[in-house]
Amino acid sequence: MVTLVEVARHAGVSASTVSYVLSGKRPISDLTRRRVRDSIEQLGYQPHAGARALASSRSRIIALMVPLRTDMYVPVMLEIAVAVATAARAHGYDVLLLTGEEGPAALRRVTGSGLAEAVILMDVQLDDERLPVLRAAGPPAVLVGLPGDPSGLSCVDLDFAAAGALCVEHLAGLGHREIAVIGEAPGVYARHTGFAERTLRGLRDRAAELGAGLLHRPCEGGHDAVAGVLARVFDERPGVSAFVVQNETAVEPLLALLRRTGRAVPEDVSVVAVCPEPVAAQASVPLTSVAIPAQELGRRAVERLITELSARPGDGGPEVGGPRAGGPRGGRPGDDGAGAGASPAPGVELLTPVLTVRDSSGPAPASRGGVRN
Amino acid sequence: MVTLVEVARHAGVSASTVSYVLSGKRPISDLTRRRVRDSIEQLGYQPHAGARALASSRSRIIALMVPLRTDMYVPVMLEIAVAVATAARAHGYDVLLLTGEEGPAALRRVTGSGLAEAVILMDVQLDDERLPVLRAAGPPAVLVGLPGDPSGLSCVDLDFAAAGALCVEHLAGLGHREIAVIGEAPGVYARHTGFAERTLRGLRDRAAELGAGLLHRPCEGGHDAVAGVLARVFDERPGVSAFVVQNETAVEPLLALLRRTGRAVPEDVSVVAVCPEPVAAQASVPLTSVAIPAQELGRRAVERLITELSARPGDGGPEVGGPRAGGPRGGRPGDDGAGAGASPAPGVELLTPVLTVRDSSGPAPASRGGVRN
DNA sequence: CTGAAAGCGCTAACAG
DNA sequence: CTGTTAGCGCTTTCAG
Repeated sequence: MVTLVEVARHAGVSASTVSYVLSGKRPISDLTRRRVRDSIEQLGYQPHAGARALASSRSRIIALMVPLRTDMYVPVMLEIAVAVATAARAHGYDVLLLTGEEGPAALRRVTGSGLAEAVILMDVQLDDERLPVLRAAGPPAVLVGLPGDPSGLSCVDLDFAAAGALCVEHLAGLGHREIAVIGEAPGVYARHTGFAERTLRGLRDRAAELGAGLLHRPCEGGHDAVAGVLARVFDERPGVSAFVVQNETAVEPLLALLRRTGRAVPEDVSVVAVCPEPVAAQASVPLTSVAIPAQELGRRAVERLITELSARPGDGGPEVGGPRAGGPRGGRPGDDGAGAGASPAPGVELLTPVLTVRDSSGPAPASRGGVRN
Repeated sequence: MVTLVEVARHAGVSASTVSYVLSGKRPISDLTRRRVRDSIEQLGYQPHAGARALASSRSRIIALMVPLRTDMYVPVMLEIAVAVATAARAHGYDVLLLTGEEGPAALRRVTGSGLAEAVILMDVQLDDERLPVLRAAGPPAVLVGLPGDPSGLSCVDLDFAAAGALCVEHLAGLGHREIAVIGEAPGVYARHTGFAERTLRGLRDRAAELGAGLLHRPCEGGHDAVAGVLARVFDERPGVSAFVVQNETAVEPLLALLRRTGRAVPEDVSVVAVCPEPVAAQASVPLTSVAIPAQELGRRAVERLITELSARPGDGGPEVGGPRAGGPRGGRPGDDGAGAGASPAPGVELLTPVLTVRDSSGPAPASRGGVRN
């Protein structure tokens, strides 16, 4: 293996000069720089990551914790993960993949050992057991998602409450008075997954404001489950003329079942989805939808982290973690990306949802009851 | 940060003793071990990853390269990635997430810098540009997938050729004589993705052997694309009574379209899928399918790698990579998991496909032509 | 069974 | 602008 000393020898300079050429942390004459670069090139030198981490106490690695569970939003998760990896690389960082399995212990392990400098958490629960580790002078961290109490934490997420509100507004604007919500699997709500509950709140609040009826039903994926839920919905509220779906695996079954029961979309019933663009666009009826901007979320999470990391003081010395309590790190005020209502908390960045109208939503049918069950 | 020396002091032993208690590389008296363990516990000691990597030249990190592209098999990819991470942890390794974006350079970077000891590659092309890096005394590597020339490489994959054959056998056994294949997106074949081509070969060969007609059509995902393909298929071969689908995003559209055009599944047409179990089981008609064992693939890839890694000699010294050319590393003969035909090459492990009969396949209709188009 | 000591390859003061 | 030097924290001979 080629070492920095060998490069130095080859270039006829000292080791530190090579190091400084690499880091750019002090001025180097053009001639020297050129010579060093040539030697690096010729010898095929690659700095040893471990040695670097040891000497600088910066590993240039971000840990990304993805849910082990795979009962929802799989494509979104992968897309976020890939976006995180890509964005991190653009800043010279690598990404360590952690599964939710090990829980808080994994966070302690990778940060405590200096393996990772910072962490990004996906699939955050309202009351997430990993958060205490991050709050108490923990490592720089960004959550993709919003916990119940985001104080002292950096979070990035879609404003799901606003997304829910947007769906209701759109449908109410088209004259729909009875709306049914096909939600995530019951387990998702049981776990108090933030985005699901916030969407629901947005839906309910706006429905109440606009005087529309709202019926929410969690729903397992798959055709049979959707069939059951759908039957019960129409049984309970025959007047339902619009659906909001937040469950990728329910989208096609829902459309198939509506079709099969003689309900035309959007003539008889309207459907609005909260899902990634491709799912909405490729559905058997192109769906009016609020997009889940997976790439954007991943990218922003990384960018926040990088900001925090480079904002850290000279560092290098032991006993880091001084002025950290109280406010979230790196919260740039005024950049909270808006959202519904006032900025929820410092350090929280909620992306404003966008509703795209496609073919699945239209005016509420003037008359009711002419549809067979 | 607590260091090994502090632990040693606290326990009243030397630094090397602490190290040996941790590594178990030499006998330690029970009393000493207990004392050291207590100190570690009390001080909350965590060995520094970088220092370890530097001193031992083993990072305990495996790099996993996932495709950047997201035009196929997304859930499978995530499932494999998670399985890899889980299995790696079980062996004391962490996983570094690389995207295909950087290509061969990323492999050189992470292995050349000692960041990763070994690599796992997903989404391998028949003629993959990353392979040369791995062959020439490169790092230990395992491919999930099968390239055109696997010589000198360790590979794990489903035996897609056998999977294709299995589908045809099942359908032919039910009396179907004209089979249509709804394949992956055209781009997948254009890139010469191994699994797609091997499946196709398996389908064609067995169809030829059994005297069945086979029509293959690549297909973009989504409802409209499937509709187009389907129309052309029936136009070209009105006698088609069975479909093999290898494209997750085409499954539901296909079922929806068959239904809409008055073709009952499985009474009028049979459908067999090559896809993950959940997709098959949750489809609007539970699908007879050949499973893609994502977790198993991830797990096996890691296990192979671990075997190779621990089989390495004393190591630690510079200039590794001696006896490597010729045979793939760690190929345990007789453990190639069988497959269709003779073992394809040493170092290649093809998992035997399993076909599960569900509700979507049945006897070929006795008469043809009674179906409207 | 245990210690002492020499690095692993790099960074970052400290000196010019 | 460049060189010298002292570690970073751990592993692993070499000596007992």
